[in-house]
Amino acid sequence: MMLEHVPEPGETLARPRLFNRETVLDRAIPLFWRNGYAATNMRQLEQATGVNKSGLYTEFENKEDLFVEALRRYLAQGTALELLRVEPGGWDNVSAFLSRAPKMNAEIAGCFAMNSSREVETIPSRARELIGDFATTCKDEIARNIATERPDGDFETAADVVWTFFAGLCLTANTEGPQADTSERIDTFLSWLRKAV
Amino acid sequence: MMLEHVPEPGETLARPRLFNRETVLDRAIPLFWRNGYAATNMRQLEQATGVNKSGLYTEFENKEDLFVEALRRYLAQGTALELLRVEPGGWDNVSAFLSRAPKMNAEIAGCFAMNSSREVETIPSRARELIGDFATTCKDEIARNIATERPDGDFETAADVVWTFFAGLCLTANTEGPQADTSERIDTFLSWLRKAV
DNA sequence: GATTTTTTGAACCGATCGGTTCTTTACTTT
DNA sequence: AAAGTAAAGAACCGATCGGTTCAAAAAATC
Repeated sequence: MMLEHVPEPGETLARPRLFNRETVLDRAIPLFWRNGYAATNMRQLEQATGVNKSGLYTEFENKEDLFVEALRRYLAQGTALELLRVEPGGWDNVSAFLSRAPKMNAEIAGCFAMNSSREVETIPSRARELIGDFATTCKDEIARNIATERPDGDFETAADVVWTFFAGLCLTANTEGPQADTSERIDTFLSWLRKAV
Repeated sequence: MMLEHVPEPGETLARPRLFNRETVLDRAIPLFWRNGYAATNMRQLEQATGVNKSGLYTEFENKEDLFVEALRRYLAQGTALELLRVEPGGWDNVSAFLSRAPKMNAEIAGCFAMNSSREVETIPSRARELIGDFATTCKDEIARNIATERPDGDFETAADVVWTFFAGLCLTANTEGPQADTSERIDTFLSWLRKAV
């Protein structure tokens, strides 16, 4: 059962909440992103969000729900997909996707969803579905952008390769840190892509 | 303090161990590999290894030590590096590395070390070092193999790209399962590599 | 300002966590 | 067979896990 939390003025009958659902999620995201689902506990979530457990549990069913909602919000911002949907599509979109999608957050490199995909065995099934849908949509968009440039090439397979490379950028970001320079790697990969397909 | 566990015949003074350090590690590896460090508990380790906690704790300091030793043994088998060190080096080695390294285990695709790199914030620092050394050595070997084919190319950057692609194969393996067909992706990537660098 | 309603923070809960201790069992030596 | 030694299994440990309950506090309505 999910609370609606739209504090319409005049509708509140008593003490209003001090916190806001969206900012709670925005503060939970980096925590789950960095530590993963299993290694994040409620004490850390209380601390990071500034909201007491009783507050968190009135807004979210449980830790699983909080995780899924954080992931959902992260994906709903959809910066990665936005980059791929700029018109007209083409190499520039693929380039922007690889270069900027893993650098959207100033503090953490990579991608929350890709990181979470490592934890398939542990995360809630709802999260698995969100990640699966995200992957499918991204791959489709990548294929579309490649097809724009090379309608006769094997853009489906090329999209698979690009997606795999993106996954690699996200995974290696975990050990390389947020300020690592990946531009040379990405530019080289893109030059191969342009030349080959 | 690490037990040596070499049950030399005639040296044992009393009841010998029923288990063997190496097989314990071999059975712990798939567990940590699939679930990660944080999401694996001692009960699961007892069950998977067939060794009671008291046995595990005489052989290993703690859960961290067991994890590090499992990772160390996994890396010591060194199948990935073996593939890259076949003489004479060249494309075939890079191809074998990408195709076969993530498929060494029949049940689990990807790479235990790469999976663990997602958990940088949680795993023991000793494990972090092992993973870092593994990455460095692999990248060096990849570069060497590319340099064998293209001594004048930018084989360092090319090796970075290959390594990132490998990381992507390992990460996507988590959601795709062990029987997924990655050959088309890999062949395409390799054709780009050969053509470009 | 009294009443009502809801949030809040802390105390509390059983279960499980990693880890230890202790009794029982079994092997080797004499 | 008796004695000595070490492993095995289970009971046990405090701490922490995710999650709940409850009393105090605070805001809105009257």
